Amino acid sequence: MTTLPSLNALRAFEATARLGSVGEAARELHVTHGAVSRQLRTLEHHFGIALFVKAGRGLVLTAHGRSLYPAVGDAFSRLSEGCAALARRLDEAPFALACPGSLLARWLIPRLDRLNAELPELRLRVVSSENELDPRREDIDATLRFAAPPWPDDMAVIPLMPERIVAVATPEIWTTASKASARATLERLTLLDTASRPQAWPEWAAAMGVDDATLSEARARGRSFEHLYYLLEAALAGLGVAIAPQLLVAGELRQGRLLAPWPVIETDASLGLWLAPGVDTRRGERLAEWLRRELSLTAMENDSMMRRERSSQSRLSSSSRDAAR
Amino acid sequence: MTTLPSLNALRAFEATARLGSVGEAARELHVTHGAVSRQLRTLEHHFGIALFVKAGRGLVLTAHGRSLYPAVGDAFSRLSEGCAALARRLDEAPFALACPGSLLARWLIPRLDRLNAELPELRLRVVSSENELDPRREDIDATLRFAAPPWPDDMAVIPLMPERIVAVATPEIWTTASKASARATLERLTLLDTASRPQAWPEWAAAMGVDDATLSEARARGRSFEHLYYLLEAALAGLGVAIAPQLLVAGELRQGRLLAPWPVIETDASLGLWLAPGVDTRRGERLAEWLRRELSLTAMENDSMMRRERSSQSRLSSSSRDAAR
DNA sequence: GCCAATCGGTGATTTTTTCTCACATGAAGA
DNA sequence: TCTTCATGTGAGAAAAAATCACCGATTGGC
Repeated sequence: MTTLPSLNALRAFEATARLGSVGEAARELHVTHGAVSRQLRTLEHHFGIALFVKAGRGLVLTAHGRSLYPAVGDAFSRLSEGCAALARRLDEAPFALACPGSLLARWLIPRLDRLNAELPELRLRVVSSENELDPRREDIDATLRFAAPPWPDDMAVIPLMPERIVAVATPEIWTTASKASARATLERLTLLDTASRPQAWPEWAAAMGVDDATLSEARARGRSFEHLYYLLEAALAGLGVAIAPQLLVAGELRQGRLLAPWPVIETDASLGLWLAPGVDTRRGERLAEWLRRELSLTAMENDSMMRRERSSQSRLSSSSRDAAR
Repeated sequence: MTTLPSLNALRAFEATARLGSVGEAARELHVTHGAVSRQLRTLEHHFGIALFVKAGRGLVLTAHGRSLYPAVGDAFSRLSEGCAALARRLDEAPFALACPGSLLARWLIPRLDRLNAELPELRLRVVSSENELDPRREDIDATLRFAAPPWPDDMAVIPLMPERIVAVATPEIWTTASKASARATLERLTLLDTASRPQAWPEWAAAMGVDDATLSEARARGRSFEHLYYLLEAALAGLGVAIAPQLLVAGELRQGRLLAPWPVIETDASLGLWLAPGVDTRRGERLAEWLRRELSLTAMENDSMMRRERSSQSRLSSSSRDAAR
């Protein structure tokens, strides 16, 4: 089998033959006419013959050039057609995003219309999942999940924001509880969490400077729930203090059904977008970019809300102190 | 229209997909496996997806890779088929060589069988021509001709050897002529040449140190002939001294029908192979190489023959001097 | 008929791409 | 387990391609 000439030279030949001009071909290929001219020279040298001859200002194909063109033109049109078809398929395929149910319901669903409006070409399809769902599943392009590093290196993980957790309970609990210190609070209250994040309270305690013994004792009196949904119901029912991602309790805090007297704690986990291996990176990155923007908007809202919350709460507690006095 | 990925990356993809292995593809493309691996990476990055996934020791196409392969494989097979077909046509086409009649008859024809045997793939077809024939004619691939620079630059001229001219005449003329000096000879003899090379005698005279006046006077007494054939007939008939390319009178000198007492003169012309524009350069070069080799063989034969000639001639002249004494 | 504009070719140089080498990693088979 | 086989990758070398600036040729407008 005879060795193929330089593919770029063939492309220059194809474009020049099709457009009838070196300059036009150069424009199409986004190079200077000199570059195309050189490529043609290379190709002519490869075959040892002339493919074009000068004709006035322009060029015309020689007999040999004419005999070469059909195959080359055809080959390149197939090539570009095949590549374009793949690109189209990639673009038109729906993008399947798996998302934990609680995050879906409390944060993503309210923003889905906007997301679809702003990234229509993504054709987003959202699938509810729990954290245990395998992010490598064939039919899932990406998974939104909270997790601490290290992340598996066969998946591209795009970190979106650090996980922020917050301790929440009904206003009634806080008024009956001493708020002198976190440690004192722990000693009196019932701690609630979700089974999927047993590290939440320990991380909170570590950040707040509460010793392990106090924590263990408090948790022994507490309860774990299967899902965030049950956890929140328990907290709303006044059963104790729940630890949960800020993002997922922001609604209750805003409505005043729950209060958060202590600062939000950053854990070493991150909310990340986990792209399945072999998935279109760019679409994932577009989605990640949107999510990050939206999350930072949410964070700003939450921050200002928490500030209001805390100031009104301090007014409340000072007035209750006044009343007690 | 979406921009085409790197063509070399597509070729690497095609070869890897077809052969099922990066290593095999690298071998086929005459590069290292690292190079192929990088090209694949480039292509995957272009589309933003994985085209292959690791499977045990090797690779297998992903669904997207499988969907891309047919078009790309097809395009490359068309490309290589088209190029191979052109190469085949170039190789199988007969090569038309135009050659002046005298050179053809006296030098090339005796060597044609050998030439065809040694370069069978050339499929040589020899056409008789005179120097006036247009070497740019469509049906002529190359022309063999004597000419002095400058050569036209739209044709590739491959010089084969400098033109060597020699003054020849019958032995009888030389014995009756004074050989004391070239000048003295010119004053007594009739100078013969061909109409196509009026510069031959002046160049000879210049090389031999003969003054223009003597030359002009001698040529006024001489004659020009249309073709070398007539010129030689005239010389053989003892009409005078002919000036001709050494190559074309070698036969007569060898047979002793003509003698050349003076050295062979190199002119500034060359015997060259003139390739028509747009003609397969490599075939022309193969032919030129063969011609050069053959010409240098001929030149060696002629040299040794001329040496024998001159030594026998000097013996003759010394014996004639003896006789005259 | 001349001038300006257009078009392609080319030498020298820079920029970009590609390749290689050497080593790393992971799977398979003895 | 150890060896072999196959691919991935970082750094640097090598090769290819592109650019820039200029040239000569051609042509069409004035």
